[in-house]
Amino acid sequence: MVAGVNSSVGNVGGVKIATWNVNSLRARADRVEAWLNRSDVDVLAIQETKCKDDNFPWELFENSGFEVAHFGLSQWNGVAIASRVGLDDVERTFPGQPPFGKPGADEVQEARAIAATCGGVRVWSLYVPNGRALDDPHMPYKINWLDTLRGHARQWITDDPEAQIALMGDWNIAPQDDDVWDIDLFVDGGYTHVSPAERAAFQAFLDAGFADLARPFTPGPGLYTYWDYKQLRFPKKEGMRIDFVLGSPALAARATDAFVDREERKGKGASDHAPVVVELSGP
DNA sequence: ATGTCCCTTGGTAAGGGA
Repeated sequence: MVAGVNSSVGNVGGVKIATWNVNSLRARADRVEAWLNRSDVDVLAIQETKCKDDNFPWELFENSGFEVAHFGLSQWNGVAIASRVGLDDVERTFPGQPPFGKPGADEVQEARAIAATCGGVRVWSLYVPNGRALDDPHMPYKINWLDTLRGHARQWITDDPEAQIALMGDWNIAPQDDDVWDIDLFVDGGYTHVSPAERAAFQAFLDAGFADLARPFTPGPGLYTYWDYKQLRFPKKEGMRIDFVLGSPALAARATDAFVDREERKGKGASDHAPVVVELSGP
């Protein structure tokens, strides 16, 4: 599906890209529209739309001058890409994307990955499986899902070292100890997001040649992208850095600035995630 | 400072997911 394009706006010579887990696009519609209209982003990768196409708020994007592509199969998950610099070659799921399955039940494909070419950048909006618990069947699903994606990602830049690729979304992994507010609590408590297997799955993307485009401009400690609704995590500054923009080598060379829009986590009706914005110079 | 919040359903409270 495609909405209107506003070619009179844009970041001259460069592109501003962002990722944001909105935790229901319908519940967040007013905030998302307001943010699109004030953030000056050219491309927004959205996770957790929590809807199907038939109740997706297409008008929101049209009103804001964005084209949008959506992949939603149920009330869970759901990913989208909005762009005002073109939206071509839309792809839903990556090749061989593992479905979730457990013994005795049918396998289920989930709406966790969508891609489009926007302003010359191959953009992926990714909602990595949560994992739920270290001993839950969703944990090997999470690792396998990431391993499969990473295999493709490495091949893409092997085949074309100049490829402009952004893998962005909610990775549901805190790669470094400073990416959570209390690493001892997480490790001693056997929490997900910080286990060696999860961190290895994330590190494999870096080893393959992708780079975290935001971290150099958003140093920790205490720099987070997500704060649980429960237990006053946001006002207590107890968050997690789990949303990332990973860039291919050619894209990483263009990153000039980045920030986490922490203001968007404030106030009534906020998502539990904040947008992560990366500015790219012209190619 | 939201001491959760969002989704759905033969619903109007309860279960599931994060």
